[in-house]
Amino acid sequence: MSTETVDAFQALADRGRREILMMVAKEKRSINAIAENFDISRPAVSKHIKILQNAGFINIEEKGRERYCVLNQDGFSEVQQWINLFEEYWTAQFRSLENYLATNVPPPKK
Amino acid sequence: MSTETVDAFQALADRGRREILMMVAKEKRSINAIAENFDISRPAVSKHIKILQNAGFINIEEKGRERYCVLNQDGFSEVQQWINLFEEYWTAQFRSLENYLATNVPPPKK
DNA sequence: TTTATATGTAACTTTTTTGTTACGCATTTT
DNA sequence: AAAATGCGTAACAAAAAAGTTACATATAAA
Repeated sequence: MSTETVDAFQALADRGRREILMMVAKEKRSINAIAENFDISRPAVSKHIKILQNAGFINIEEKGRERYCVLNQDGFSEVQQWINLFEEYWTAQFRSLENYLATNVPPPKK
Repeated sequence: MSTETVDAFQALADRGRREILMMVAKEKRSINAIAENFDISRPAVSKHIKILQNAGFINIEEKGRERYCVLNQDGFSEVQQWINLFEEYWTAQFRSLENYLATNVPPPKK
C-alpha cells in the first residue's frame, strides 16, 4: 500500500476503507478496535487508516498509547464538490426533457 | 485493466476516467474523439470507457460505426447516496457544536 | 469492390495496490 | 523493573490495474 495517497477518490476505491468510515461514523474507535472487525492483519488496517487520514477522511486523536479515529469532513466535501460539478449537466438534461414534453406530448385533460 | 469493474468508487479512482466524465459532460463524444485528448493509446481509453459504462457513469449511443458517450446519472447517484449516509453524522456533530457554544460561550453583546 | 475509419479484444508487460511477517518503540499494568 | 499492550514501519510476496502492440470486424467512402 503506497500509504501516501492523497486522492480522495482513490482512498474510497477500497471497500474495506469505506467500511472503516462507516464504522467510525457509528463511534470513535481505536486502530485495534477497527482491526478486530476485519479479516486482514492489523498492520494492513493501520495502512488503510493512514491513507484515509492523508485523503482527509479521518482525523486521529491520540490518547496515551491509543489512537482514536474520527471522521473528517474534508474528504467528504471534496467528493461532494466533484459530484456537484455535474449539477449543471443534469439540470440541462432535465430542462430539455421538460421542453420535449411540453412541445410533443399533449397535456392531460383534466 | 480488468474491464469488468462495476464498483462506482473504483471506477472514479482513476484520474483519467474522471477527466473523461468531465469531457463528456461538456459534449457527447465518440471514443476516438475522447482518445485524442489523452496521452494513452486508444485501446486503453476504450477500456476505461467500458469500465465507466459498467459502473453506470456513461451510456453508449451507437451511430453507424461510431459510439458516442453520454453521461448516465446512475453512477453519480450511487456515489451521492453513499455520501448521504454520513449526513446524520455531520448534523449530529453540528448540533453538539451548537450546544457547546450555547452553554460555554457568552452571547455577543449587541 | 477496394480502401479507410471506428472500434473491440487478446496476449503480454509494467506499475500499483494490497497484504503479510518481523521487528522496534512508547505507554500501561503488574 | 518486567511484562503486556497499542501501534508504526520496513521488507518482501501476491494480486490487481493500467498500458501496449497486434490483429479482427464492421461500417462508410471512393
